[in-house]
Amino acid sequence: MRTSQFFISTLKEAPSEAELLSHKLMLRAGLIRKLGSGLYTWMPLGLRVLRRVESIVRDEMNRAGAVELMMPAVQPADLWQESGRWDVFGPQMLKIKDRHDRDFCFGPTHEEVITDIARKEIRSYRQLPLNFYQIQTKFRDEIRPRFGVMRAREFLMKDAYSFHANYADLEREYRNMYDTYSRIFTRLGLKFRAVAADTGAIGGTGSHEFHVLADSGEDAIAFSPESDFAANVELAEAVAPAKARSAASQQMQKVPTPGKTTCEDVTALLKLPLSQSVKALAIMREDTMLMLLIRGDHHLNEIKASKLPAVGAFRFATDKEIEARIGCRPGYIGPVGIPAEIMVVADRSVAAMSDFVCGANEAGFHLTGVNFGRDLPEPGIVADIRNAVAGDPSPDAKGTLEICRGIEVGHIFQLRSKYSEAMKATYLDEGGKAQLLEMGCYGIGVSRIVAAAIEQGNDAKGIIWPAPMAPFQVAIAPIGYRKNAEVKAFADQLHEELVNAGIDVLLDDRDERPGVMFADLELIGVPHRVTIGERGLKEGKIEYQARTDTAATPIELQKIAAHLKAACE
RNA sequence: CGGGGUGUAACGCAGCCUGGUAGCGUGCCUGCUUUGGGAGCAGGAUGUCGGGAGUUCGAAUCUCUCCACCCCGACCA
Repeated sequence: MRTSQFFISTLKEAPSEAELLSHKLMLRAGLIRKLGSGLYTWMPLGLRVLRRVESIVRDEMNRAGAVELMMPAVQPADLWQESGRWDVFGPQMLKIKDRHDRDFCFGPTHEEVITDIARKEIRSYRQLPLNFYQIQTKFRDEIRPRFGVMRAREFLMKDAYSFHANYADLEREYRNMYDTYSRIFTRLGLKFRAVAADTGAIGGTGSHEFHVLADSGEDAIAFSPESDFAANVELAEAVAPAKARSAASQQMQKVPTPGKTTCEDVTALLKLPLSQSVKALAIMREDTMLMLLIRGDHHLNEIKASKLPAVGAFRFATDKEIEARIGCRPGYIGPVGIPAEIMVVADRSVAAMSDFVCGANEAGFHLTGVNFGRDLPEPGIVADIRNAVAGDPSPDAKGTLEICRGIEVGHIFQLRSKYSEAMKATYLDEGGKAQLLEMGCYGIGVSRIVAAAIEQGNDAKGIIWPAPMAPFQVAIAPIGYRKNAEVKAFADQLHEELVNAGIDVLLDDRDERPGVMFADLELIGVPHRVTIGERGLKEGKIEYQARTDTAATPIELQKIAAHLKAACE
């Protein structure tokens, strides 16, 4: 490929809309252009990268025994009503109407469509197992699209759905997909980790997420370096403290803390460790107020809390509700002396505290030396309602947890019969009896992988692609292409030879100054570059420089093609 | 949705407070020179100042309104 026939559109400055490094680089390198919030055009250069990711995903899926098909992006509402998700999925689903005023949606996912295929096409256990997949555009009307294609509304996804006669077979395929995903991300050259996960809106039982590790990731992962335990912080169990509660050693005292409404401020004022304080969070379950207690240095995990039968779906109480029911404004509330009808839910770590600090339910005052059983009743419920933090014991009892950040690029689920039951998808077993299909589903964010790879590979000059993802493998930078016949001849010849060898090569025939070419080729991240100049040709040498090299290496003319072919192996 | 912010040329921005008819850098086009790390000189093109309404002799600037985009949103009890 020649730049004159291709389309390179780089920017010296990133548009101000971009915050995240990968987003800036994708815009600067001309990989993508924004059309609207969460909507992006994949420019020719970006599309080459996207296609490379896609082809590796496809290759490994095929190798794993899955079969490709393609389902419509637009789906009729009645399928979603049948599964019960038309209303559940909520505003994230883009709902549209056709000319007959019939309801449709732009598919955010395809469980309904594939289950409809399965119930119509699968009759006998002899047809099982099956794993269908597609690589297709999805639309999810995200609350807040951000970071370019990292969290776009329209994005490219590989989604696979497997069907089985029994759970054991589903487990086998789940493992197969787990291994396949590991192979895919390894082949893509990404640093990743598989973690136990919450099943979220898709539903089902077992679930793992695959995260590309990057500090900018939106997800926090808790893992134990001493074992293979890894879980999304949303899910990771925060185990109860090993030490039982100590006996009370202080009297409860009311202390003035004017203007100090946070645990940080209060403990700083009292010169106590933050972990000695308890924050009280007033929440509402419909019309009932509950109080959640979390240690001052911990964070509430809303998912865990809402999973408790006694809590359920909740919202935070408003300031007015708090004043009306507790008689004190937020900032100074606590569990001591509150009305008995307010149920107290304490985190396990709070339940193990003694002599703690909390709000006094009087503006400007907190209590110290507070103890359960003496100064207030034992909490109504003790449960795990906080996020795990670094230093917690690992739930598998092996080692201590550490926290890292990740970008979720894959997610696999055991759906079991959630959809086959709702949509009556059955097969006939050996005995001729109708049985529900066991299902699994497996997603990969193809477009997100591109952004995630850039988060992992970049420097001050631009993008550093893992070799399998690079838009071009080799770039030829001729100096004085249109002025010097020898330079042109050699560049053309090398270009042709590499093309014939099946190498994706970009010949920069723009006749730009060297600095411009180098800057562009480095920004877009071509892994291997050769520079052809009059100076080198006279000495019979060509300069080779890998994207990650700090200096060029002279290579003899006759050996350059072989050198490049070897480098691209 | 709530809170905050920004919309001026392709990109980055100034001008707005204090109203007088739009500018800088980069990029783009032409010519000449230049050619090993984002060239130099000369010339040139490009704006419904986000949209609408209002105030005014006069609005990028003041007022109202709508829109788009960006950031933050348990961490507060």
